[in-house]
Amino acid sequence: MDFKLEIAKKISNITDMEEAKVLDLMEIPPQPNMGDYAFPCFQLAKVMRKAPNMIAKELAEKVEKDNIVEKAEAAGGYLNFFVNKEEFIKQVINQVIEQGDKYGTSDEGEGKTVLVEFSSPNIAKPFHIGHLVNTITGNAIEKIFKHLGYKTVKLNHIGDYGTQFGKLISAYKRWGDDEVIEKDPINELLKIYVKFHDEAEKDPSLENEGRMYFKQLEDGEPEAVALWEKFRELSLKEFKKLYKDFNIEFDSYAGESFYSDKMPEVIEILKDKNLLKESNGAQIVDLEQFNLPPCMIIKSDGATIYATRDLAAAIYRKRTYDFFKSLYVVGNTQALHFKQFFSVLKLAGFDWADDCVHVGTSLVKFADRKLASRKGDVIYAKEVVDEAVEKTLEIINTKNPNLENKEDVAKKVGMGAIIYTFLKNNMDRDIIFSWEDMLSFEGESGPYVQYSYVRGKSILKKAGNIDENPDLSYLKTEDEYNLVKQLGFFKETVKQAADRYEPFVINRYVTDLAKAYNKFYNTHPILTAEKEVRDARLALTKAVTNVLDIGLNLLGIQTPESM
RNA sequence: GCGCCUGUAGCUCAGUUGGAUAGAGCAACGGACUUCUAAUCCGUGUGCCAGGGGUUCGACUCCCUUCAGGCGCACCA
Repeated sequence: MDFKLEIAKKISNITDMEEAKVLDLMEIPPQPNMGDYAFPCFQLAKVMRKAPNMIAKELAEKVEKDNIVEKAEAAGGYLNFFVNKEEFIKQVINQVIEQGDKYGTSDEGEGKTVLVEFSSPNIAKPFHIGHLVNTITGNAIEKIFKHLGYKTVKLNHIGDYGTQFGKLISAYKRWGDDEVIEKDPINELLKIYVKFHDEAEKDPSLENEGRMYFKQLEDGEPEAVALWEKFRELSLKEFKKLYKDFNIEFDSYAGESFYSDKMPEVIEILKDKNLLKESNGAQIVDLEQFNLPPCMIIKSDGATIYATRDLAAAIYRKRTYDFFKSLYVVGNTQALHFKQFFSVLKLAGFDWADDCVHVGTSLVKFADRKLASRKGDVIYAKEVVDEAVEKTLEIINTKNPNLENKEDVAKKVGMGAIIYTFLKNNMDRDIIFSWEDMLSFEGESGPYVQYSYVRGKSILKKAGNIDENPDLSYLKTEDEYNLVKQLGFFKETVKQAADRYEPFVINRYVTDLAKAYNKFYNTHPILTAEKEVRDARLALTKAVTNVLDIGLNLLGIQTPESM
């Protein structure tokens, strides 16, 4: 039973306002002593032609009292509701425990598919911190939608196409050393690629050679294709190591090259609709009616460009998956490109263009460029992971040296710290990278929430068998009630995170829940309390650890059993 | 020049989509471990919500404008 909904019904019954509208207006009072739910009467004032505080008073009298609403009280223009706490506590905890890891799920996504494109690194280029932020964000968004019942598909749109690969083939044929490449593929490939650029400055004919190999690649020359496949495989192997660390698996690695043969159709469609226009030798789609710069489709040299590939990919995906929504988790800096490309889809008559959403992720910046990296001037994902895990191991060795599976725990906690930091704030804001923030394991942090979970788990373990049907009326303190209230918010939190495409909403929620539990934990004994109280508190603890576990997992943060 | 984003406590950021006295963490200081894991908890302060107009019962929130910072503006992705 949903208390908020029940109260909305009651209000709707005694006013002319629809239930949905009431629900929308309802809020939580700023102070707990003011009540559990509040209904502002200001909007009714216009219709009823009465002062809001008068209306609140009248409604307070009329509201039906029962085992849900204990008291309704007017406070200025607000009508405040006090629910039957005992009943509320019972409902919430039982629901959490019964539903287990399904708690907070919904059927809103039933039968609907949501595509999530994220990560999308480039072949033979290092995976840097920007990719990491993007990967972590996309992963969380996918999990959130999945929890709401959507079928989700994780797409890794690998950057594996373009003249750069012709250059790489050329570089490889000149300076490639398989033995060295096997050891550290991405860095070595990057090295020879950079060398190619340096040499090309001295000898411009190299550029032609690069273009030639790309042409061979496009024409399907076996040798060029074989090399390209080799680079792709080596790179993917590296990327997958990192994905494994973060427990991420993609459903598709179809990259740019996959769509290379699907572009002629796009061009046909645009031609048919009379959308292509010649401009300075290039073919563009004019977007003036959207107040946007034109979108380039074919370059003046006849080659296609990324917008063309994105169009081909979108059409292919609609056909293949018949998506309800197609999310592009890509950096904020590319906002314009997505506006343009979605607009072209719309002009081409694809009404599902509105179901395509660019979820713009934060730009990572450095307060002091020199301190950006411990080694160089960019930060690689691996570097961040290694630092975080190492720092965690140090802490474990001082705080809990006898811990089992130290390495495993250090990994979960270190990664947790990274994920938490990247999903801490809304994505319109840039992330100012600092090692201090990243490696701070106190206060609002991943380890803080994991620690709260571990403490709860530890108690449950010590308790052994717990009463399946405890008398929850023994949960009488304010700390306990606040904790239960927090548990009750979970469902709308997940919904909100999905509606806003913002994982940080979940992040704040688990933090608040952990805070409430820590407060409770520090002031009230559990195992040593008298039997009835102990049983009730164990049930509460079980519910809290369950929701912390779900919430953290939605973010991609794993939960150790001890730390 | 145009477009988008940001501006809230010393720092990093929330602020339930227009509601009640604007909140957290960090940093500083003080307190709580022979007691369920102190990676914890409790206590002590701070605000021209960038500035100026407007909209209305009511604005950190919406509109206009100024200032400051960031990102982006076709042959890279």
